[in-house]
Amino acid sequence: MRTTRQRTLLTELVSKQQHAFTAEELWTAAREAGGPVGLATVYRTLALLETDGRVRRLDRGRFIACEPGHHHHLVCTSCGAVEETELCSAPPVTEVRKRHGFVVQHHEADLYGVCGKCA
Amino acid sequence: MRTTRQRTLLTELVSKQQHAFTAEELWTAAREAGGPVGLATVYRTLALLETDGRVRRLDRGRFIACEPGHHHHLVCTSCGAVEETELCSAPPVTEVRKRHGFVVQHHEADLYGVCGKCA
DNA sequence: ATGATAATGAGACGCGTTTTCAGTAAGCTC
DNA sequence: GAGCTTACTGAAAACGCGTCTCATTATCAT
Repeated sequence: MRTTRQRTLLTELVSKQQHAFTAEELWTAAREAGGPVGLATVYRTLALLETDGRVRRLDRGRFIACEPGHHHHLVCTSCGAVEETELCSAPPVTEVRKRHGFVVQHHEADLYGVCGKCA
Repeated sequence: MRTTRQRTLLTELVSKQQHAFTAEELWTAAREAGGPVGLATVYRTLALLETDGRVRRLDRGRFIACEPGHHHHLVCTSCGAVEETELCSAPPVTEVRKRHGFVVQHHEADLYGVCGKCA
């Protein structure tokens, strides 16, 4: 795993994203900010960051940046902004096991609503 | 909104799905079970069911069937089975508003782990 | 039964993503 | 620092999922 100009640049840009973004938007931002980058490299880097848990892939070709560690997302249905919160919203593991015989390993949750700016 | 053979068939098949499925899998199942159906119709019907909340679209072209009403999903990482649970413990709306200035309208949560059969 | 029109199906199309492959550059070794 | 190995990159081609088009079919109100 080598450290390249492109990876450094893309990783930095991703960590600054406050909204969901597309690969092409990241591509444009990268070329404006730090010189030539290929679109294929953008996709390859996003795939790497996804396996690291730094990026999550939503539907319709959109991505969101994630801090490592447990958290959930507050998605504004008005402006599309995505915030993170450590407030956790999952049923207790013991309760799920008792009721369903299912052993929860991890979970994902997204809260949808209206953010402070839009309210 | 007309009742057609295709819609009836696809809606029935979807309601029986216990796992995540792709549009093409549903297409195959439909042709095996009830005569010719076009792939375009499968996509159109899935879109209808999605707006009704009977289907949710995951990433990578996969879909899951949903019962109407509030619930979450238990996704088995071993066999791919999807169960529903009414267990829910979202952070209180007031807490999220206090902490983030964000007004939660609804939320989605998926719990990943190992189901009873696979354990 | 008849007519208006919603729905369908086959294939064309669009576009986001992955793959290919030759050229480039990171970083180890000496 | 020079040389070497090979991971990485970029441009273009290929791919594939999902949507759209449009002629045909079928539903349902009258």
